[in-house]
Amino acid sequence: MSSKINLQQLDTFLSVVRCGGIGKAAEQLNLTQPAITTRIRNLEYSISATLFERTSRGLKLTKRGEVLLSYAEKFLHLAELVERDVVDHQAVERRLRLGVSETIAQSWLPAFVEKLNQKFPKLTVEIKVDISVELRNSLLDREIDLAILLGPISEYSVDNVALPEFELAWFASTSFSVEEAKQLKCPIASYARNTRPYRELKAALFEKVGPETVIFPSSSLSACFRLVEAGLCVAALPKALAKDYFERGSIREFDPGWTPSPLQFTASYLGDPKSYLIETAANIAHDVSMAQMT
Amino acid sequence: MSSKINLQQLDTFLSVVRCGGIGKAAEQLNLTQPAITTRIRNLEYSISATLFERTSRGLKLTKRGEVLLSYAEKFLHLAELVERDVVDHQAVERRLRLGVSETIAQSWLPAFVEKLNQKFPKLTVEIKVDISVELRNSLLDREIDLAILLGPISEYSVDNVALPEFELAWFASTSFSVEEAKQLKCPIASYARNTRPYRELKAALFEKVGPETVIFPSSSLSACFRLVEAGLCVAALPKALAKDYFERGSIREFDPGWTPSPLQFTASYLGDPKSYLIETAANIAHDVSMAQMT
DNA sequence: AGAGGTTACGGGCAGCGTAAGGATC
DNA sequence: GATCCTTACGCTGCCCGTAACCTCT
Repeated sequence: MSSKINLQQLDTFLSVVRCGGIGKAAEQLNLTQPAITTRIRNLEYSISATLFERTSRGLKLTKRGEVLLSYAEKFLHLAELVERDVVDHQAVERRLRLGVSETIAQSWLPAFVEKLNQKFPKLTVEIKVDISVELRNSLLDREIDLAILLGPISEYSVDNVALPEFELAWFASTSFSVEEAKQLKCPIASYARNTRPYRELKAALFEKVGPETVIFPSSSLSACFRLVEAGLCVAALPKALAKDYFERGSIREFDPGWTPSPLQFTASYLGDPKSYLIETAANIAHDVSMAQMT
Repeated sequence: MSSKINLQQLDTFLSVVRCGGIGKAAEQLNLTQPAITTRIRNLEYSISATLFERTSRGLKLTKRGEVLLSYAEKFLHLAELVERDVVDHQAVERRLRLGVSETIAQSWLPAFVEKLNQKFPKLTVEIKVDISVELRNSLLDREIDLAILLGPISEYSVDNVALPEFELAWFASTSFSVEEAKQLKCPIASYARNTRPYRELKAALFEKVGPETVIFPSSSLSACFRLVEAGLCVAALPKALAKDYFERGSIREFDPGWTPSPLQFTASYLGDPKSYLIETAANIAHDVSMAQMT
């Protein structure tokens, strides 16, 4: 009796094909190279045929390998459906490594996590707040499962769910007159360096105000608001985050004649391997943000 | 991370459902009851839900179990397709336990085994020759994989492939005159007791010749022909088997006005679990017999 | 008591990681 | 030598079988 194939072997096989090598697959699966070699060899043994031609630089699928590939995809798709329809998400403990931009952390992240915990009560959510470019790298390195950032990420491997835009507006301390503020002559607080809003703001200020404009980039948006409140800076920041400060009466909105374009966020995740949890989380992010932003 | 499901668990699950109990499934899979219990419990653990309600007499599927059942069937169907399209049958060693009636053993069995070995070079064929009723029991007890017998077997679990009929004819020693033979007054050699041809012959002789007819049932058809050759008996036997004896000139055909109806053989096998090998073997039996019987 | 399933526990083996070994550029 | 993959080998943990146990009729 020939030993039967199993899902782990097929999953491994798919990883090797998609990663284009055993070493890469081992990395992706958090295993060693020999472990992957063994799995593939066992799979080949159990079908009594080779799946790869071992060339000098890496592997190449055989015809049989191509055929098995299509079946392996069907198997894992089916496994994903079982995950969706049969597994009890109320009971199973899992982990979601979530990366979010500061803006999100300051607005609808709590509502998102609450909804997530409602749908997956045993889910552990690990949150990392960072600038979009770092989140992007973390996602591609598989250090996080889902990134909510200034997107989309235009890699073929990434799926992006568009989220509602954040409109920006100019804010200044109420100690300034509107006319004073409009000059944009005091320092401008802004998003951190290496972020899209920062670069766009810097370019626009250079063009519309002049090269001598001073920008204070900050990795913390609440710090920006504090700087504005204190009358040290003015800033173009998301309207959605200004509510508390308005209520305190410490800042006001003003219009110097232009504002940076709205912030387009996406919930982005790797398409392979397909995960119902991550996909659902991205959709929940969409639903929650839509509800919160109206 | 919840441990993943695997194909073995799903296969076991299917067996339990189809056998209607853990004990029966254990028997079918040649394992012990606790092993099956463990597999099912692990499967339940990995989906974090129960699949069966444990009642006093046996198990009953839960709603989740019903859903998983349909997926499990899809999984194993897919596995069967892989078996068909990916596994190298030229290389894999397998075993086919074949049960055949004497008539088949004497006619196209060699051609069948040759063709089988041509298509599956590494296949071990175990041959058991017995009367149809015993082959039927062996098949249902899973002691053989494929039975070629007087069919069909009308159990819901059995698939039957119809094979060409064996026409019967009356034979007598050339030492008898045709007129002598037609009386059917000497003993009649026939198939073994408990076979369909025996019962039919006995009933027909009772009606057409009388209750005093003597029948010599034999489990060996070649023994029947020898008895006929020796002038001790006449017999209604398959035309297809008479060729050698004709050529020797030791027997002749005669027609007492009626002959038993032709022998209808089938290649029969259990539908569960689906097996490409067995299914293909049955079809090869069909092809070979069609070719040989023309 | 017997027919069903479950729990307890020891042993064998599959499969992992570490480390060393090719092969090819 | 660098980059891949494979081989060798010890070890851990999974899963099976034996045996005892439970629970209903």
